[in-house]
Amino acid sequence: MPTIKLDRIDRRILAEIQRDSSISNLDLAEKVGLSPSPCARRVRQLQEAGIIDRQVTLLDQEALGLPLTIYVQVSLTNQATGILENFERQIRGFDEVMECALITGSDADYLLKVVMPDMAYYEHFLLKKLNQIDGVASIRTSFSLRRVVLRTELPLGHLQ
Amino acid sequence: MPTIKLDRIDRRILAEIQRDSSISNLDLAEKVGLSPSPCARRVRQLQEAGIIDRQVTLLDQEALGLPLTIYVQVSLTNQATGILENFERQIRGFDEVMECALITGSDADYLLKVVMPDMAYYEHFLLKKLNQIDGVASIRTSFSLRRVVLRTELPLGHLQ
DNA sequence: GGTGAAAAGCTTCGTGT
DNA sequence: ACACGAAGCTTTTCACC
Repeated sequence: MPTIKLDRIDRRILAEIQRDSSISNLDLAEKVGLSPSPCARRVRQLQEAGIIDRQVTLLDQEALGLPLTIYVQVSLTNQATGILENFERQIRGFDEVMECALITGSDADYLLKVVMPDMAYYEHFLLKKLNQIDGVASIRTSFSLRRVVLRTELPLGHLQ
Repeated sequence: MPTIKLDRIDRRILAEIQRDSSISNLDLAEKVGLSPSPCARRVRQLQEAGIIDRQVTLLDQEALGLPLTIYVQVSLTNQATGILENFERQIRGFDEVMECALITGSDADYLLKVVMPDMAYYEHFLLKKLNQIDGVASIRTSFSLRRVVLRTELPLGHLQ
């Protein structure tokens, strides 16, 4: 993955397409003060450099009938490689798990973020899915009462 | 926000554009087995119903020089409205905070996900930013050792 | 990096089933 | 509610300055 130098214009391009990927190259060029050709060239280079990953559509969690978000801290009985690998494979197969990270600095091994339609599903998820995985020792759940921030835009200030 | 009924085709449309929003209406129509006109109409209706939120570009965290992800549990001295409101306003102003939720079921009040370039920034963030907020009583940090799952696609299985 | 032209592709109608 | 087809527009992509 080649590291390319990002100047002020690159950062403005990234800021804009992070916020709205439906913008046309024509409009993007105008916004960043460039003509369309070099603007398109920069975007292509940012893709080739691996800085631009992909374009997605974000749906509305509540409108889709998924009002509940929980954060789950999972501890395993031990950190044997097989236990970890199996746990992670199972987790990857649960599409309600939006995020999962192996963490340190806590007594838990993994932190998960999970979305769900209702409390009945919550019980099902914990008992029939999470707890069925081999090596799961303890589960601690925190319910999200209110989402204060949820961003997909990475900060760019550190590049200046 | 009107609730509309989602049939099989709507779900296939949502699944596809969640994965890749750069697809044209022509290709999308073919994928879901529709001609372009009704496909475009459905997408428009999904937008008007508030189910489709927006289109964004996802950047690569590591390529951008932000290899560190931490999860922070913050406890406040009390839950007075002013303390909460001020905390949330400050947090919203930190663009390295990717996620923040008011939570229950834990001894902490808030859970944050924060990305950063290095350990020096970590110290800066904790001491000069988080700890400066009025009413912050304690901070517990967990470092992400490995990202196992990170999705923006919401599950659709519960709609069937 | 800017400009302009050409070509390709897409979306949006109207019409018919 | 969907399919088809044509019209009109936007966008991308060159070659050249």
